[in-house]
Amino acid sequence: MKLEEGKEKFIQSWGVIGSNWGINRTMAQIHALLLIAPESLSAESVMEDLQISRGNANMNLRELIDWGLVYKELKPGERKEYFRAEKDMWDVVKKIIVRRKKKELEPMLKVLNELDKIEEKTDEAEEFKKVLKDIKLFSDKADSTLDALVKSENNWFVGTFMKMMK
Amino acid sequence: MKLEEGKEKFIQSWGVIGSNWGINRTMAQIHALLLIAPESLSAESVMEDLQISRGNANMNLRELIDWGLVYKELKPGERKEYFRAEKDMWDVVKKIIVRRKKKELEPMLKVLNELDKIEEKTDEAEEFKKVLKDIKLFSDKADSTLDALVKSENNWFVGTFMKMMK
DNA sequence: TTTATCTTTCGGAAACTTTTGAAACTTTAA
DNA sequence: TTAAAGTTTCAAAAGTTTCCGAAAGATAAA
Repeated sequence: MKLEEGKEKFIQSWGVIGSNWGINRTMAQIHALLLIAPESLSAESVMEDLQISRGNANMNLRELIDWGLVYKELKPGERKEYFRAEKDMWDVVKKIIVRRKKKELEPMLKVLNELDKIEEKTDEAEEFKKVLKDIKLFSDKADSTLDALVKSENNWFVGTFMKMMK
Repeated sequence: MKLEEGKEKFIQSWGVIGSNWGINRTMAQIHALLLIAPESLSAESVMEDLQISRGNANMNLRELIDWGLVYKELKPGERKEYFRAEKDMWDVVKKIIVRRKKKELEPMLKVLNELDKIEEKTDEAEEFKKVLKDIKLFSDKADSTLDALVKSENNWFVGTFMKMMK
């Protein structure tokens, strides 16, 4: 496979994978494009490379910056803004985990905590509370595990694996 | 808070949370409804309780069965089919992990493996390959971690946590 | 200032997803 | 058989998300 072909494929696939992740396709494609770009790119180049509109490019670049996956960069003597992707994969992974946790786990914990306020003591109520408690058990554990993961060092997660592949 | 109110809220919230998880709202609501139902329910009751159409109920019940989160049940002497949710939360969590892994992780591994076939040896190609290798590192680790999790016992995951809350 | 260059916003179009409701199909038992 | 009871399918409607492109808003040099 040729390099250009590979890059093309990577960008397209990243878009598809992203949408399986609940991330919009364009955002994932821009991220892929910047990840493998040797230099930082202008909004203009992103638009051209991916054949998307100015508005779309702008919105998704901002979103990527908001996630902390992309940085704005200014070149001396130029008005134009350039964009560069964070290349430290451990950092990228952590930032994605933080986002997904916020979106997927935290609302759940919030609801479960509110539902703890049921006073009734009937069998049916106890049954219901048991379901809630079980769910809470796993959510809390997932929550703290992810927190630990995000705080930990790269090596703790990847472990010996890293050495094998480096 | 009253029991009925709590149940109502749980079902509604589960729907919202589900859609943050990329699971369709009705499917999540049916799951919630069955999780807290004292008895198994007919398609009819599900339709009435959630105010949804026959087609919608049927499709999403089938999907839940496909995920392994809900079982069909026949009552002796009755034609109607009844539906019951899997209540073992560890089992539920495992089944969801298996699904999400299939959808979110495996397509990624597939693409990365295909992209390994780039022969070029230029600096740019090496740069690209490094990005791929880094991503692969984390994906493989996540993949094997999730596999281990799914194979493991409840207690391994929840650990001492369990005892504290029981 | 004014002009040129670049960025952001926003209404509506297009694409995609979910839901409905009616019709077709299947099963059971009289 | 046939009719009653139940289940599944599917095309169209409703709802949601994403994207475009034009216009408005910034900012910096002339």
